[in-house]
Amino acid sequence: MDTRDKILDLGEELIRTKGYHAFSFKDISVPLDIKNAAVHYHFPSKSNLGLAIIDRTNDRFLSEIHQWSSLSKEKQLANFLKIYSRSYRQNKVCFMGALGPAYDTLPANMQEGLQKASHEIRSWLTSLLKEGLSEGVFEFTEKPGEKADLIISALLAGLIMGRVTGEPVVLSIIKNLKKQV
Amino acid sequence: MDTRDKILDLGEELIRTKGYHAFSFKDISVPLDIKNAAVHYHFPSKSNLGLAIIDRTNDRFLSEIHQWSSLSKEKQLANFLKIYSRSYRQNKVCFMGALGPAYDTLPANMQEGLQKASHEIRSWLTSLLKEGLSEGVFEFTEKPGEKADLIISALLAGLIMGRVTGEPVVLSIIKNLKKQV
DNA sequence: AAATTGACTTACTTATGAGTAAGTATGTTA
DNA sequence: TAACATACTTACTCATAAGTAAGTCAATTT
Repeated sequence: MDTRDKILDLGEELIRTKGYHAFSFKDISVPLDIKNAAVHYHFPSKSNLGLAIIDRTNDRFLSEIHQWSSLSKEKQLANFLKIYSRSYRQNKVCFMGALGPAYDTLPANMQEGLQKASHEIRSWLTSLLKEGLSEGVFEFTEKPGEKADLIISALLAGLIMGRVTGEPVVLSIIKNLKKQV
Repeated sequence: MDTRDKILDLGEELIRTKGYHAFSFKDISVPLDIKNAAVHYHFPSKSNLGLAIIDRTNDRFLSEIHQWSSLSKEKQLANFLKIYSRSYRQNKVCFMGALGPAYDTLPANMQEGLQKASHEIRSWLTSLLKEGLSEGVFEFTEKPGEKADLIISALLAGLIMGRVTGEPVVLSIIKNLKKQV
C-alpha cells in the first residue's frame, strides 16, 4: 500500500473519530513517519484531502450496493445495517454524523461531496424500501422516503450516542429497526 | 442582560451551529464588541466556558420538565418534540449532536457534563414512555429505554441531516414519531 | 476620604496549524 | 546518457488560537 492510500485511510479514521476541525496534518504525518510537506505533496490542501476521503467512501458505497443488487431486499437491508454495527465496533461514526453538525464550517467542495453522498444513500435506501414494500417483503406505513430518513437517522445518531453514553446504542437500534420493516 | 450571559448565549449558538473546535474566542469577542481577555475574565478557559454552556442548558431542561410534570404524558411528549422543531427553525443541532461526534477530543469536564446531560434526558424520556405505556396513553412494542433511544436518535440525526440535505428532515421525523407511540 | 472590588482593556506570549519554496535521491523515458 | 518525473525532506512563513500579566476606571464598601 502506498503513502497516498495510507494518508486516505488515516484521514478517514481521524475524521470519523475526531471530526474535521479536530485533526491536523501532524496527526497524519507522525504516525506514518513522514513529514508535514509530504502530506501536502499528495493533497495540496486540507479540504482537498477531506474531499478525496469523502469521494472514496462514496465510491466504495456505490460499488458495494452494486454488488448487492442481485441479493434479496431483506439481505440488502441487512448488509446496510451491518455497515453501522461494524462502524460501532471500530468506534467510528458515519460521515454524515461526523461532518454534518459542522456542515456550515466546511469548505465548499466538502459540502458538495457530502451532500452528494447523502443523496446517494437516501435515494438507494428509499428505492430499496419502496420496492420491498410493493414486493411484500417489507411492511411499514410511512412513505418510503420518510422511512429511509427514519432509519438513517436512527443509525447515525445511535453511533453518536454510543460515544457519549458508552453503551452499544446502535446495536439495540438495529435490533428494533429490523422489527419495524 | 450582562456580558456573562451574552457570552453564554453566543457560545451556545456557536457550539450548536459550528461545533466546539470550529469557534474561537474571537467569534465571541467581536460580535459583543469586547476584547478577547474580557471573555477570559468571565471564563478562564475555553473548556470552562464549554462546560458552563452545557450545564446551563441542562439546568434549563431540568426546570422545563419540572414545569411540565403536571401535564398529561401526551402533552409532555409533544413539548419535548417541540424542542427539536424549534432547534430546526433556529438552524441549531442539539448538544449531543454537536459535541457527540468529537466526544473523544473534548476536555474531560465537558465529557462529564455531556454524559450527565444525556443521562438526564434519556432517563426522563424512558420514565415518561414507561408510565404512558402502563397508563395506556402510549402504544409501542419496544422496551421503554430502547424506545427512548430510538426517539432521541431520530430527532438528533434529523437535525443533522437537515443541515446537509437542506430539507426539513426533522419535521417529517417528528410527524412519524407521533404515529409510533 | 481611603481602600477595595468588579469588569474590563492593553499588550503581550507561546503554541500550533496550514501551506510553500527550494533542494535531494531514486528511478524512468527520450 | 542526459533530461525528466516521482516522491519525498528541509526549512521556512504567516495566520490564528488560547491564555496571561499588568494596568485602568467606575462603583461600592469601610
